[in-house]
Amino acid sequence: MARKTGSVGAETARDVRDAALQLFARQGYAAVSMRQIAGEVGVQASALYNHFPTKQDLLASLMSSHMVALIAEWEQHHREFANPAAALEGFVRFHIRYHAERADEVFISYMELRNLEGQNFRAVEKLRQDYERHLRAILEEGQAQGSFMITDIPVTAMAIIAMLTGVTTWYRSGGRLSIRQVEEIYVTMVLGSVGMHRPQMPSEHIFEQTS
Amino acid sequence: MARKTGSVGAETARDVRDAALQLFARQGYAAVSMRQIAGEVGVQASALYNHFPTKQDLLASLMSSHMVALIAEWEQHHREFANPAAALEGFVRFHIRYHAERADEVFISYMELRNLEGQNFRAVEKLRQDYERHLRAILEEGQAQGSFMITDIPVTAMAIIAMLTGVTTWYRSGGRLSIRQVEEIYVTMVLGSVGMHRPQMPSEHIFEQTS
DNA sequence: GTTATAAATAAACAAACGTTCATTTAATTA
DNA sequence: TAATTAAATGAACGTTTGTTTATTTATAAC
Repeated sequence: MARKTGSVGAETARDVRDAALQLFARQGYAAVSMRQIAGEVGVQASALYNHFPTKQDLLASLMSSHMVALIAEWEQHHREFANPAAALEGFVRFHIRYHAERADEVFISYMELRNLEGQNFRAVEKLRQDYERHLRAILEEGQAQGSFMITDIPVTAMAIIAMLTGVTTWYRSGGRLSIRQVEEIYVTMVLGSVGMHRPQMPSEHIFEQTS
Repeated sequence: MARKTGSVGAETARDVRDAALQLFARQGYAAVSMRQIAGEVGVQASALYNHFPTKQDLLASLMSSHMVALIAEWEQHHREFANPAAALEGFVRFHIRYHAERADEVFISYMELRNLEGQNFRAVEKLRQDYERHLRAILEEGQAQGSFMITDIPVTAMAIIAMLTGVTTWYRSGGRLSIRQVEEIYVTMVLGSVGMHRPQMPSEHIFEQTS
């Protein structure tokens, strides 16, 4: 056997990325073999090298294209907000929703940074900082306007992102809470953590919302 | 060559644990070989099997003894507090300080859960839930007394722990902030996130404290 | 319709993996 | 001091690893 009928390079490449994404997320980069990925795609391991030069490049490609997409998506949203509190609320909702929809990408970008070598590491690390900078900008503006009370902006930004990203470790769609309810909980907590108190809804109200 | 002069089993076992801890934390369980651990200890790979039956057991031992120690340490502290707000503040300070002192253990217990098999996984997972339950108890009491305003206690507990544990990813002793300053920032944020506002110190005050 | 290119296979590579085994030597016990 | 046990070595085990190479076949281009 050789080339399969109906095989298109771009499609196989996509299948490889999808399979690698799932496997890396579930087992970790180092624990997944090229043969395992190939098996998932329905192809021999050597065929992967028509699409990605090395396993390392495959990981780097997954991580950086996730970060690029995340940032691009936020940059589309982030001009809509009237004031820093609304912007922070928007950021929280965006982050939670986006991350819940792409749990695998997020998990990998969080866990596998240390498996990136040299140049690949620096590129992805820079993207992470770019994303964090967007949150810092909101915090700075709210602080300057007097609506937030923040002790240390860089630390606060990291703390908020850690808190929000943690959602991916336990949230499962179809579970006890809808994404909407989760957003609501975190918006209240995050605004409170920067010293802004919104009128708290009674919990029955929240729990009756549709997702 | 064979047995080395002056070699004591308990000491080698400790060295193996220490070396494995560092390596697992830096590179991840799956990416570390038994030969690498042995090399760090100054011994052949086969000698490791005098102390741990398998690589998997070595990981499980590291993780569960960390969790046991963490819980035991908290249980020593947790009766001292006059009210839920003080208890929550105490929890935040304890968690940050303990985790900053044992960044490697914490990192492993967070990242390598998925590499634990069957029984080992269940045992460590139970310990994690035990720890979380301690925080939930504080939140429940504060909620019952009316001093906290929490929408969902289980989610809030997970959010707080994610936020606090995130400190290990960036805190380095000797950096811009002392542990004391970090504690202060997080206490303010966490209390705010459960609807309690403490009088905010001006930041110069905080930053003059000695570590 | 022929030629060039793209996408796959199958086999092989050396290296590294976790683990076992027989053996040797140091420390401990009788 | 002799016998036993504990702690190490070094070689070997069968697998598995990421990757390369030569080859085959389908698709695309001229």
